Amino acid sequence: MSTKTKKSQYNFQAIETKWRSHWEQENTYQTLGPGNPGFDDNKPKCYILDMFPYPSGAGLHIGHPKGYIASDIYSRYKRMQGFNVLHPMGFDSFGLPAEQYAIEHNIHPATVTEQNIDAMRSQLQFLGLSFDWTREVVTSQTSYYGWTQWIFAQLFDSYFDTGEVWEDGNGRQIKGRAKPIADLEAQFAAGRALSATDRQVLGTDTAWSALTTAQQQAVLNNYRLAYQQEAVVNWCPGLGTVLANEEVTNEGRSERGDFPVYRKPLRQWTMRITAYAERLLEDLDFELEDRNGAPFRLDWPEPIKRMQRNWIGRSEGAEVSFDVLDPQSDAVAGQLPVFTTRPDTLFGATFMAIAPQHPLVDPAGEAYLVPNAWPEETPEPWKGGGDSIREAVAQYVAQVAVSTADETKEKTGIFSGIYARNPVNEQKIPIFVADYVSMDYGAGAIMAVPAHDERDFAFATAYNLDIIKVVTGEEGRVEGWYAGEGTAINSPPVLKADGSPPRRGGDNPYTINGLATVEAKAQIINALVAQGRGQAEVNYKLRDWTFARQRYWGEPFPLATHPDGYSVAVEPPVVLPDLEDFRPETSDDPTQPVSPPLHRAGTEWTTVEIDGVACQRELNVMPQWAGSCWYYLRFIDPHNEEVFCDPAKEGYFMPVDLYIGGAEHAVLHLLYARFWHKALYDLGHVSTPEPFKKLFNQGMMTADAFQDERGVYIDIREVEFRDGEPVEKGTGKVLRRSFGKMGKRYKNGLPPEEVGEEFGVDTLRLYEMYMGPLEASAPWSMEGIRGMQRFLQRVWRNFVDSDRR
RNA sequence: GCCGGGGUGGCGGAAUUGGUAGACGCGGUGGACUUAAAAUCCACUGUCCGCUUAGGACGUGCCGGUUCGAGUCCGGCCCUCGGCACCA
Repeated sequence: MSTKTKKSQYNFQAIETKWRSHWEQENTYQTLGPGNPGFDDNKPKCYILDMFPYPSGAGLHIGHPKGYIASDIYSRYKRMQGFNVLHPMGFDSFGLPAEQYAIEHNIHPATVTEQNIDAMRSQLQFLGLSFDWTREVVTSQTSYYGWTQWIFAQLFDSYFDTGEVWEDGNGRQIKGRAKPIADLEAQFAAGRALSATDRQVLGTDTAWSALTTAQQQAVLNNYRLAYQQEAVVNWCPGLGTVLANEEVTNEGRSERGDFPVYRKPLRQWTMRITAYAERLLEDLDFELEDRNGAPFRLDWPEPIKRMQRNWIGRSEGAEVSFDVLDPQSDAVAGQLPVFTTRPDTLFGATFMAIAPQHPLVDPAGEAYLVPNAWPEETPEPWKGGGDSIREAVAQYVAQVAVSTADETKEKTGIFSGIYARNPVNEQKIPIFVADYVSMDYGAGAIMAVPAHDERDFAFATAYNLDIIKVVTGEEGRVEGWYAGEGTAINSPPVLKADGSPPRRGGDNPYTINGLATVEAKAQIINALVAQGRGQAEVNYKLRDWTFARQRYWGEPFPLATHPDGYSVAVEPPVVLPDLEDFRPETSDDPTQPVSPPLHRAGTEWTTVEIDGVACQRELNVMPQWAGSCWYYLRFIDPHNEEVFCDPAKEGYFMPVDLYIGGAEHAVLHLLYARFWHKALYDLGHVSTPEPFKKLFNQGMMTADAFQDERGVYIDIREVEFRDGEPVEKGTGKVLRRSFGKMGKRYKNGLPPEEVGEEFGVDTLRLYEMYMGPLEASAPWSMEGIRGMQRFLQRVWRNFVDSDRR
């Protein structure tokens, strides 16, 4: 090749190498903020953030940078428009992915993480992305996670004052607020009465001052935003840890690793995210303001907002209290509260169903009411085949508990031998234990209205229970039940079945006949309130967030247990001890005891002296989401050793103007981060009620994948085409082609360097943007990229090279 | 089952408010340059009818509607991708 031809070639390698090193040496993309010398306060700011990656051993493939390229283009555009652009990058390095990789390759997670971060950083720099690398944060570094622990400590030291209605700095009224737990403690000391739950926890009703510290702490635990709770958790012995609901798949398996997950009661650190359910829901749509009073509304893709709304799952209805009758005497033995969204169908309630874990059928509990023998008139099918009723019920409960989380289509149940009385018509109705009722939603019990609910209908049909129609719909019934709105009838029945007048005549206070569903609901709730049998209630599907993991590679809790059994705060940072044996204790056996690896750290670490008392450190670690809940704040002030983020800088840069990342974080990261942010907002540590103003989900990169006859994926670089048939290069074996997401496990991704070196990074970047709309998924094509290369070559020849001649 | 996104050439995809459907790119065909190849450049490339030309018909998942005019608006369906799933 002659020198002349070479010169006229578009030499992307020379160009890209030159500018990469120039940008690096000059720190071209370093961003200044308040307090930095040379900072220009007159420039408007723009905070452009990417969801930071976790450093996996496989490194990045060409699908990953799609969002980074887009945010880079936007950042450069805003800089040219005169904005002070904050565009940082870091690594989410604690958590299961890094630890699983370390286990598989038998290297310490700290070593693996460091190696992987270095490799990924070079990959990102190779792509010419204009990140300010001086602001890099790594969530597994003590200088970072010390502040994660500090935020945890804020949550531990706070409670949610549900009743408080307050105005934020911009005059917006907000209901409920996180406040220092010391305030609550002071109220108790000043004579605030303990709640019923508090007294139940204590088992005593003495004055606050007369309680021991341990008793006081037991009460306060029930108010803290980070608290300990005995709850049924998702126990995954295959990973040796418990998981959040969000980390368990529909099939009842772990999102990571695909191990079976079992339900297990365990005392766990938990985040009171449910306290924020209403605000997390409202602020998806409200017009908000930043510190300067500039209005903003969350500009998020509607499907993501909808997913968050569904996840929070607000539903309005009523709590109704049914009398529970003593099986021997028929006297009122207690109350069975239920939650219903359709109080207007109370007259159609012909039986009740309670969760298998319900106290009424727990032999160890005080509320246990299952009689010694089946009531005389009990139909055979209700008995579930058992002889002794107590045995049969216990057996049923045990059997349901063993079955995994996945759904069985058939609804099953067993008669508890107990009856309840419907408050609106005084009717005696049977209480069933049923597997379609879950303990952790509503009251763990339902009133069943078979005529107007699909599940109740199926159950009533199977067990031959009464079906009474109390709503007429304009639409026809669907297979015997109708769940839509309509007009109330038979509420109460005008005439009894035999034509005689109804039992209670027309003076029934619950009468709603002829009313449309909406009015009927309101009317009957009023009546329930007047009779002291219930009230309007709102329920949420959202559960509190199980926050502890029995793993090694995570943030240790800044907590220890006092010899008297209560938790005390430990000053952060609590450094993760260097354990040689970091492996979790995994097993196939769901009954294996839970045992966090940090118990091997030795007493010099596990014991800590606080106020002269030797306390035991908390041995669990935080879940992988902890670090990503606030990294966007640390980017603003990454090297500050005094505070987690300087308020002046925070006020200048927040909120994040554009947040780009995948839709897979719609309900996990994005909900957790909003929750932490709101708690920090209440406590005065951040200036905006929401962290991310505009959210954009880039579509995923798809590609062909190839499997041999055993189903093993073959790396796409080992595949060639013969007569249009995909075959493995070495063996010539014919392969099966499938199409889907690009990923490590499908071996259908290419490292960006490989493509960049062959075609040029600018060509790669241009092609990724050219493939179609950013939000849509697009298939990678090795042919398509050539068009972009030709384009850049033409640009070079026509505009640059021609100048030289 | 419920909620949401999406169906346009051989392929990726364009078409701002209802106004020439298929921009741009890939692939394909033919040609130029070259000893040859690569690279590059030029032309053509929705389908069908028409020998060629001239021209014509059809065409945005399916059926119907509104309109002078529909990929775009309305009603009903089909397929596909994603989320949720006994939530009372």
